[in-house]
Amino acid sequence: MYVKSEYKEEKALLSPTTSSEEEDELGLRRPRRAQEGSEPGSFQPSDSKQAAGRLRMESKRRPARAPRGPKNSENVQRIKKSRRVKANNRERNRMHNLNSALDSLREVLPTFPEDAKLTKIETLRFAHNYIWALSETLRLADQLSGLPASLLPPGGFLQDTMLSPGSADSPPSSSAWSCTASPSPSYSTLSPASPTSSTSDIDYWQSYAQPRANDFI
DNA sequence: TAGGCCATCTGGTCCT
DNA sequence: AGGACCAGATGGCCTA
Repeated sequence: MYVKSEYKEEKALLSPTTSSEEEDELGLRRPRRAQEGSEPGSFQPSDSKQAAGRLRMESKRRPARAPRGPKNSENVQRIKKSRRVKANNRERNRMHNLNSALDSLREVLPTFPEDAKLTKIETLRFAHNYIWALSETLRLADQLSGLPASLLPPGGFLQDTMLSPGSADSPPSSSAWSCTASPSPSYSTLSPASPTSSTSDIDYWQSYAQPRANDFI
Protein backbone atom coordinates (compact mmCIF):
# COMPACT_ATOMS: atom_id res chain seq x y z
CA MET A 1 0.00 0.00 0.00
CA TYR A 2 1.34 3.30 -0.98
CA VAL A 3 0.79 5.93 1.62
CA LYS A 4 1.63 9.50 2.22
CA SER A 5 4.61 8.71 4.38
CA GLU A 6 6.28 6.90 1.53
CA TYR A 7 5.65 9.87 -0.61
CA LYS A 8 7.30 12.06 2.00
CA GLU A 9 10.31 9.79 2.18
CA GLU A 10 10.70 9.62 -1.54
CA LYS A 11 10.39 13.34 -1.76
CA ALA A 12 13.08 13.71 0.83
CA LEU A 13 15.32 11.25 -0.93
CA LEU A 14 14.81 12.84 -4.29
CA SER A 15 15.35 16.29 -2.97
CA PRO A 16 16.88 18.45 -5.71
CA THR A 17 19.18 19.99 -3.12
CA THR A 18 21.21 16.81 -2.91
CA SER A 19 24.80 17.73 -3.54
CA SER A 20 28.00 15.81 -3.85
CA GLU A 21 28.68 16.61 -0.22
CA GLU A 22 25.39 15.06 0.77
CA GLU A 23 26.18 12.04 -1.32
CA ASP A 24 29.32 11.58 0.72
CA GLU A 25 27.41 11.65 3.93
CA LEU A 26 24.73 9.31 2.70
CA GLY A 27 27.41 6.83 1.74
CA LEU A 28 26.72 7.19 -1.94
CA ARG A 29 30.23 8.34 -2.73
CA ARG A 30 33.56 7.19 -1.47
CA PRO A 31 35.51 9.62 0.66
CA ARG A 32 38.06 11.58 -1.33
CA ARG A 33 40.79 10.79 1.12
CA ALA A 34 41.38 9.31 4.48
CA GLN A 35 39.59 11.80 6.64
CA GLU A 36 40.38 15.13 7.99
CA GLY A 37 38.91 16.66 11.05
CA SER A 38 37.53 14.90 14.03
CA GLU A 39 36.40 11.63 12.54
CA PRO A 40 37.27 8.61 14.67
CA GLY A 41 40.61 7.19 13.67
CA SER A 42 41.58 10.28 11.78
CA PHE A 43 45.12 11.68 11.84
CA GLN A 44 45.88 13.78 14.89
CA PRO A 45 49.27 15.56 14.66
CA SER A 46 51.22 14.88 17.77
CA ASP A 47 53.91 17.50 17.22
CA SER A 48 53.90 21.02 15.97
CA LYS A 49 56.37 20.44 13.10
CA GLN A 50 54.23 17.75 11.71
CA ALA A 51 51.25 19.97 12.17
CA ALA A 52 52.88 22.83 10.35
CA GLY A 53 53.94 20.56 7.53
CA ARG A 54 50.49 19.28 7.19
CA LEU A 55 49.15 22.78 7.15
CA ARG A 56 51.48 23.69 4.27
CA MET A 57 50.46 20.62 2.37
CA GLU A 58 46.86 21.42 2.96
CA SER A 59 47.28 24.93 1.65
CA LYS A 60 49.01 23.62 -1.46
CA ARG A 61 46.36 21.13 -2.22
CA ARG A 62 43.25 23.13 -1.74
CA PRO A 63 41.66 25.74 0.44
CA ALA A 64 41.09 24.83 4.03
CA ARG A 65 37.94 23.01 4.82
CA ALA A 66 34.98 25.20 5.63
CA PRO A 67 34.65 25.79 9.33
CA ARG A 68 32.50 23.33 11.17
CA GLY A 69 29.29 24.93 12.29
CA PRO A 70 25.70 25.15 11.26
CA LYS A 71 26.49 23.51 7.95
CA ASN A 72 27.89 20.50 9.75
CA SER A 73 24.87 20.16 11.97
CA GLU A 74 22.75 20.24 8.84
CA ASN A 75 24.75 17.33 7.54
CA VAL A 76 24.34 15.43 10.78
CA GLN A 77 20.63 15.96 10.49
CA ARG A 78 20.69 14.64 6.96
CA ILE A 79 22.59 11.54 8.01
CA LYS A 80 20.14 10.94 10.80
CA LYS A 81 17.25 11.38 8.47
CA SER A 82 18.77 9.00 5.97
CA ARG A 83 19.20 6.34 8.65
CA ARG A 84 15.65 6.87 9.81
CA VAL A 85 14.31 6.45 6.30
CA LYS A 86 16.28 3.23 5.91
CA ALA A 87 15.07 1.96 9.26
CA ASN A 88 11.50 2.81 8.28
CA ASN A 89 11.87 0.84 5.08
CA ARG A 90 13.22 -2.15 6.96
CA GLU A 91 10.44 -1.93 9.49
CA ARG A 92 7.84 -1.73 6.74
CA ASN A 93 9.37 -4.78 5.08
CA ARG A 94 9.41 -6.64 8.34
CA MET A 95 5.75 -5.94 8.92
CA HIS A 96 4.93 -6.96 5.37
CA ASN A 97 6.68 -10.28 5.97
CA LEU A 98 4.78 -10.70 9.17
CA ASN A 99 1.52 -10.04 7.35
CA SER A 100 2.46 -12.52 4.63
CA ALA A 101 3.01 -15.17 7.25
CA LEU A 102 -0.34 -14.29 8.75
CA ASP A 103 -1.96 -14.62 5.33
CA SER A 104 -0.39 -18.04 4.91
CA LEU A 105 -1.83 -19.02 8.24
CA ARG A 106 -5.27 -17.76 7.20
CA GLU A 107 -5.11 -19.90 4.10
CA VAL A 108 -4.88 -23.13 6.05
CA LEU A 109 -7.59 -22.19 8.53
CA PRO A 110 -11.16 -23.11 7.64
CA THR A 111 -13.47 -20.12 7.47
CA PHE A 112 -17.10 -19.66 6.70
CA PRO A 113 -17.87 -18.13 4.34
CA GLU A 114 -14.71 -19.15 2.60
CA ASP A 115 -13.68 -15.68 1.61
CA ALA A 116 -14.22 -14.25 5.06
CA LYS A 117 -11.06 -12.66 6.29
CA LEU A 118 -10.12 -13.10 9.90
CA THR A 119 -8.49 -10.19 11.65
CA LYS A 120 -4.98 -10.66 12.92
CA ILE A 121 -6.01 -11.42 16.45
CA GLU A 122 -8.78 -13.71 15.30
CA THR A 123 -6.35 -15.58 13.09
CA LEU A 124 -3.97 -16.18 15.95
CA ARG A 125 -6.66 -17.24 18.38
CA PHE A 126 -8.35 -19.44 15.86
CA ALA A 127 -5.08 -21.09 14.89
CA HIS A 128 -4.33 -21.69 18.53
CA ASN A 129 -7.66 -23.43 19.10
CA TYR A 130 -7.53 -25.20 15.78
CA ILE A 131 -4.21 -26.77 16.65
CA TRP A 132 -5.51 -27.76 20.02
CA ALA A 133 -8.59 -29.36 18.44
CA LEU A 134 -6.53 -31.29 15.94
CA SER A 135 -4.27 -32.50 18.71
CA GLU A 136 -7.29 -33.66 20.62
CA THR A 137 -8.51 -35.46 17.53
CA LEU A 138 -5.32 -37.45 17.37
CA ARG A 139 -5.29 -38.15 21.06
CA LEU A 140 -8.87 -39.37 21.11
CA ALA A 141 -8.39 -41.33 17.95
CA ASP A 142 -5.61 -43.15 19.72
CA GLN A 143 -7.75 -43.75 22.78
CA LEU A 144 -10.78 -44.92 20.88
CA SER A 145 -9.11 -46.89 18.17
CA GLY A 146 -9.51 -50.05 20.16
CA LEU A 147 -13.21 -49.66 20.81
CA PRO A 148 -15.85 -51.45 18.76
CA ALA A 149 -17.74 -49.18 16.36
CA SER A 150 -20.98 -49.72 18.26
CA LEU A 151 -19.57 -47.85 21.24
CA LEU A 152 -18.61 -44.78 19.26
CA PRO A 153 -20.95 -41.81 19.17
CA PRO A 154 -23.22 -41.72 16.11
CA GLY A 155 -21.84 -38.48 14.78
CA GLY A 156 -18.30 -39.52 15.42
CA PHE A 157 -16.10 -38.73 18.38
CA LEU A 158 -14.70 -35.70 16.66
CA GLN A 159 -17.88 -33.73 16.86
CA ASP A 160 -19.34 -34.98 20.08
CA THR A 161 -16.30 -35.31 22.17
CA MET A 162 -13.32 -33.52 20.84
CA LEU A 163 -15.08 -30.34 19.87
CA SER A 164 -17.07 -30.09 23.02
CA PRO A 165 -15.82 -26.84 24.49
CA GLY A 166 -14.64 -26.61 28.02
CA SER A 167 -13.32 -30.12 28.26
CA ALA A 168 -10.92 -30.82 31.05
CA ASP A 169 -8.10 -31.25 28.60
CA SER A 170 -8.56 -28.03 26.78
CA PRO A 171 -5.55 -25.79 26.63
CA PRO A 172 -5.01 -23.68 29.70
CA SER A 173 -6.04 -20.47 28.08
CA SER A 174 -8.58 -21.80 25.67
CA SER A 175 -11.78 -23.57 26.47
CA ALA A 176 -13.74 -23.19 23.27
CA TRP A 177 -13.30 -24.19 19.69
CA SER A 178 -13.22 -20.69 18.40
CA CYS A 179 -10.85 -17.93 17.57
CA THR A 180 -12.15 -15.91 20.44
CA ALA A 181 -11.40 -18.41 23.16
CA SER A 182 -14.69 -17.80 24.82
CA PRO A 183 -15.10 -19.71 28.02
CA SER A 184 -18.80 -20.08 27.32
CA PRO A 185 -19.51 -23.15 25.25
CA SER A 186 -21.42 -22.35 22.14
CA TYR A 187 -19.98 -24.43 19.35
CA SER A 188 -20.22 -28.13 19.65
CA THR A 189 -21.01 -29.53 16.25
CA LEU A 190 -18.37 -28.17 14.00
CA SER A 191 -15.93 -30.24 12.06
CA PRO A 192 -12.87 -28.05 12.04
CA ALA A 193 -11.14 -29.39 9.00
CA SER A 194 -13.99 -29.03 6.62
CA PRO A 195 -16.85 -26.88 7.81
CA THR A 196 -20.01 -27.49 5.89
CA SER A 197 -22.91 -25.20 5.21
CA SER A 198 -25.11 -26.61 7.90
CA THR A 199 -27.07 -24.17 9.99
CA SER A 200 -24.93 -24.78 13.01
CA ASP A 201 -21.79 -24.08 11.05
CA ILE A 202 -23.14 -20.83 9.78
CA ASP A 203 -24.13 -19.90 13.28
CA TYR A 204 -20.66 -20.73 14.39
CA TRP A 205 -18.83 -18.78 11.74
CA GLN A 206 -21.03 -15.80 12.22
CA SER A 207 -20.84 -15.87 15.93
CA TYR A 208 -17.11 -16.23 16.30
CA ALA A 209 -16.65 -12.76 14.92
CA GLN A 210 -18.71 -11.28 17.68
CA PRO A 211 -16.90 -9.72 20.57
CA ARG A 212 -17.05 -11.69 23.76
CA ALA A 213 -16.15 -11.26 27.36
CA ASN A 214 -12.76 -12.65 28.39
CA ASP A 215 -11.60 -12.37 24.83
CA PHE A 216 -7.99 -13.28 25.01
CA ILE A 217 -5.87 -16.22 24.07
C1' DT B 1 -19.75 9.64 15.50
C1' DA B 2 -17.36 6.20 18.31
C1' DG B 3 -14.80 2.22 18.11
C1' DG B 4 -12.15 -1.41 15.77
C1' DC B 5 -8.59 -2.56 12.69
C1' DC B 6 -4.69 -1.50 10.22
C1' DA B 7 -0.29 0.58 8.30
C1' DT B 8 3.27 3.42 9.27
C1' DC B 9 6.57 6.16 11.90
C1' DT B 10 9.58 6.48 15.68
C1' DG B 11 12.83 5.86 19.45
C1' DG B 12 14.64 2.47 22.49
C1' DT B 13 16.88 -1.96 23.29
C1' DC B 14 19.13 -6.12 22.09
C1' DC B 15 21.96 -8.87 19.10
C1' DT B 16 25.52 -9.98 15.69
C1' DA C 1 27.90 0.05 13.75
C1' DG C 2 24.02 -1.59 11.75
C1' DG C 3 20.08 -4.49 11.68
C1' DA C 4 16.18 -6.84 14.07
C1' DC C 5 12.72 -6.49 17.22
C1' DC C 6 9.43 -4.14 20.03
C1' DA C 7 5.91 -1.05 21.80
C1' DG C 8 3.71 3.45 21.77
C1' DA C 9 1.75 7.11 18.96
C1' DT C 10 -0.76 8.67 15.08
C1' DG C 11 -3.89 8.95 11.38
C1' DG C 12 -6.90 6.77 7.79
C1' DC C 13 -10.65 3.75 6.62
C1' DC C 14 -14.74 1.25 7.62
C1' DT C 15 -18.90 -0.12 10.04
C1' DA C 16 -22.61 -0.19 13.44
